[in-house]
Amino acid sequence: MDIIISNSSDAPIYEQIVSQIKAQIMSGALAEGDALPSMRALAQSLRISIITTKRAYEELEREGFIESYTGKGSFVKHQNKELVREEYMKQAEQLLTQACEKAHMGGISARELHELLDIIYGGE
Amino acid sequence: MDIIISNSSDAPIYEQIVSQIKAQIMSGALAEGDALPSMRALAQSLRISIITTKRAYEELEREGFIESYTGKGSFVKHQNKELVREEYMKQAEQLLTQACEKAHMGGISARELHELLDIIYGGE
DNA sequence: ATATTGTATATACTCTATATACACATTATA
DNA sequence: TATAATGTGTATATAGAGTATATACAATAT
Repeated sequence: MDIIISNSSDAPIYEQIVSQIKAQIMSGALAEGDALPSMRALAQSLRISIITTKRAYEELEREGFIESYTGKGSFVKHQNKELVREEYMKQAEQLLTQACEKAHMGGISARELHELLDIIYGGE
Repeated sequence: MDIIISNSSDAPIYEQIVSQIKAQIMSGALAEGDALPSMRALAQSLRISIITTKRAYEELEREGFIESYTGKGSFVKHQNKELVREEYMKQAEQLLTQACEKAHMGGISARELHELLDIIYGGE
């Protein structure tokens, strides 16, 4: 279970956990039925409170990615990956929209944006 | 002075004011030496607290865009527009990077992103 | 029984936004 | 010219939402 908490990120800890677990489910690193680390174990390894890991798992449960059972643990549910892909698509679209707004305000052309995009998309 | 506060936006009110005034300075709608609306007048027209407009003006002052004088008002300072343009460029780049991350996670191709970008950039 | 799991309650800190009262500058007017 | 009235920015104290926490509780497995 590779999860990295960045203090420099503006995203709250519980959200960083949520998005990274989602990404691992999407990539197949976590499959249906797999057990997640216990809230305590994850909290300990990340050196954060159990309550924060619980909050992350609650969010994942609310969104239908996992299920938790008292005394047993938390497990990955069956995923409709096409739905998740569309969610990412929406998020990418929103970010692109914001980028375009800034570009307009700064007088940056569509061509410049396309060039930037190629550099960034390829360079990862 | 056209400023629009969106409740659906996740950005705080004072930041919405800051970015819109910045944009108006960049576009030339506000020129060096121009008087901004008084904190009270702006607060009244936006139906928000004076303290919030004050906070926005403080931020603009801190970033060197305006100057405020007790009893007189707030005024636009001289701007180095090239510097501001570069700031927008940086922000656009950051947003593009985030968009590319989401695209990768969702298996969205560079071609799809380029198409999206054209639609969004043109369609504003 | 004991250990491991998830859960619930009460608390603290930061950020956003506010009401209210204060201090300074300009303008109207006596 | 004095001075009251108005308009300007400023400072203090307060409230609410969001994030993160320590600690104690409840259910399950061994």
